[in-house]
Amino acid sequence: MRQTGMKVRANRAASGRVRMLDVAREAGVSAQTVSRVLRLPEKVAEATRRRVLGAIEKLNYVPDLTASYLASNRSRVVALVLPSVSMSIFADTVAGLTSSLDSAGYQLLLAHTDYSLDDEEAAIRAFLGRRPDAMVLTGVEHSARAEELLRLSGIPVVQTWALTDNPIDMVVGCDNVGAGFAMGEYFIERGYRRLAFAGTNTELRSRQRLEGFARALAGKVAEPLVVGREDLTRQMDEGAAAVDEVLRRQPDTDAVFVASDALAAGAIFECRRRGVRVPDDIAIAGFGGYEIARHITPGLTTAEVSGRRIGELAAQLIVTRLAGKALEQDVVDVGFRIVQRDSA
Amino acid sequence: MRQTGMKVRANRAASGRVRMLDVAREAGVSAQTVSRVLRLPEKVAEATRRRVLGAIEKLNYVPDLTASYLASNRSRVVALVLPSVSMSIFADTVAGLTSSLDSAGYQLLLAHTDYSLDDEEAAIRAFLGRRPDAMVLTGVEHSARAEELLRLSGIPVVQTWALTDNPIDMVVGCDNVGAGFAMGEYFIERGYRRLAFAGTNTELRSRQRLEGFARALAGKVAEPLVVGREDLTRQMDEGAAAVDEVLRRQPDTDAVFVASDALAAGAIFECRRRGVRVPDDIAIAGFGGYEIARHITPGLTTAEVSGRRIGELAAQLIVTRLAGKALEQDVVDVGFRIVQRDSA
DNA sequence: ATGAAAGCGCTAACAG
DNA sequence: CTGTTAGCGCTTTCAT
Repeated sequence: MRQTGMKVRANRAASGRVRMLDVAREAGVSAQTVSRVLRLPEKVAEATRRRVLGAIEKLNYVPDLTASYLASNRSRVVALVLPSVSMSIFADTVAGLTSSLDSAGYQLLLAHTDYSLDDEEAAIRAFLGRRPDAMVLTGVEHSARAEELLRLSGIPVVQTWALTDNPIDMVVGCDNVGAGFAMGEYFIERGYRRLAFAGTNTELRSRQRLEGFARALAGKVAEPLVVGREDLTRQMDEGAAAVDEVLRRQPDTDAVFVASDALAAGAIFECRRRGVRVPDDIAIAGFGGYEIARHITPGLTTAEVSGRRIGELAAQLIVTRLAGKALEQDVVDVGFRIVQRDSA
Repeated sequence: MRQTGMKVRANRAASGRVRMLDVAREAGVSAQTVSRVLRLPEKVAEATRRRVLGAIEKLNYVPDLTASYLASNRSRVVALVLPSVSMSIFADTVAGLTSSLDSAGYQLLLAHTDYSLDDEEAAIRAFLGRRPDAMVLTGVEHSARAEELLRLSGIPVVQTWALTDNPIDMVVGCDNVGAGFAMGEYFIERGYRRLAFAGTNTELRSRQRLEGFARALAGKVAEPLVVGREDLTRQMDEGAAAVDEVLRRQPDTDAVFVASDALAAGAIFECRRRGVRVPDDIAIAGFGGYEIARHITPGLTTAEVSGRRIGELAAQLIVTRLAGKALEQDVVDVGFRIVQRDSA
């Protein structure tokens, strides 16, 4: 029996995988000392440490963090669930998270859901199986099951890009209803009267922007025409299709609030293609503050939100919480800003 | 001693973490049977299986895949290293990878490097610590150390978006030199004589496109002016800055090949802003086939590459290899296509 | 400052 | 079809 065990070991070693014990033998110390060199180097004598580091280098040892987690119950991993990897706005959030988390020694793992709550639940479940120390989600809408799993997991959870009174744990985001409302007021102040909203049916954040938008118009002008899109893989195509639908169903529309800058850019491009002038024939405003909003002609009026700041704050909450410290607040509103350009 | 062990166990269970053994007890079976229900359900009697699944559901059990890996030596994880999460062209690759990998039961983990080889090495090292079953890299340029670690790890590695004669393991990509050459010929055929190239200094793929481009011009027209950018976080800003530099240093330039569509879009926007007509005053062509190439005015002439296909093929190579089957070829060229639009 | 023993949650191998 | 045993590579705890 022992014998068999030994043989398996020998085979493994021969197959190329270097274990902590191999490093220990090379350095003439115990595995324990190697472990200490890796985690608490100051607790090891200078000379020993140097020998161990030399052995690590020589053998190209890569510690198995999976085993490390199992023994220590800390994975040093933060999991991030994103709707899509292609949206530049989320890229800022990722950058903010990464820079703050890196310095604290955490690794960021990403999954994407293609804007499907079912896919999100699957991603969350898969992630929980990897035992991350914390999880960051996009939005505040999740399957009941996903929320339950998250709560039971006991790890810190940060929901982002929206706000809610009933967070799973912590929230860093902006007031989407408020942003929609502000954009509605903005249009009305400027005399637009025949309005439309173009967004996605599947995203709560988009629907919240509509809610605020409609509320701002209520009692002042007619209800906005609402055009909803499902597929978000080709954002500009969808934006073009949305403005097409608006123009067809309500030809006298004088302004459209589009729920994301990428869609809005697609809408502006489509208008140019068909000779519809922006903002003279139709005004267009977006949401997000993507790079393209500054570059496109006409410049895109938009409700700007700092994705970077969301990422940084989320990281900060997580690091604080994992350090066992108390939080000043569980819900952080990063705000938004209506940036006026030529499109509306 | 035993006593202590038991106490720890009890505490853990009380603290909320559900283990396989808890499920087993709830269902009145052994842990092994629970494990089988999870991995080989057809090997378990219908009634037993149902009881076990019921217990899993009831206790909200989430299997610890970390421990599973440790015991089975298979993590069911494929790691993907991307330069940036915001580039829509990589999004297609991710989508292609995900759809093929999901169905084979693999989970995709992502890291990003911000176009830094050092960051890439760090990401690879961190990933290897999580013991993925395979790894997908972007490009064929890596630190010597990173390549060595990858080779020693023994896992399947796919390099993407470029080709090389000396792959770490497998490659799925396109001929960047060839694409640059084709674009050079395209410009020359159309009578452009004063050319420029705008790309990134840090990306080998960009430099390869330049290499082919310059080769196509050699002996026919003057050498192209080369403008290099370093920072890639704000692609459109960089594209605008690049065209600005071209116009300043070589005012009579009649055509620019820009190494990526996002940069090229930024260049076109900048031209519009300053009243430079595209293509009349200056022609612009890009690389990639991003969504914006079809939408922007004028439409962007570009060397189109199917990012989706790269992802799908990479997944296919990995799945085949992990199934222990032999590969028909280790190097796959997905090709490119010059798509003519109005910008050049 | 260093080492030895025990165990983290799971699966492989074998037995029945 | 189901259970038992041993061990994956690491860290914790305790001892020296």
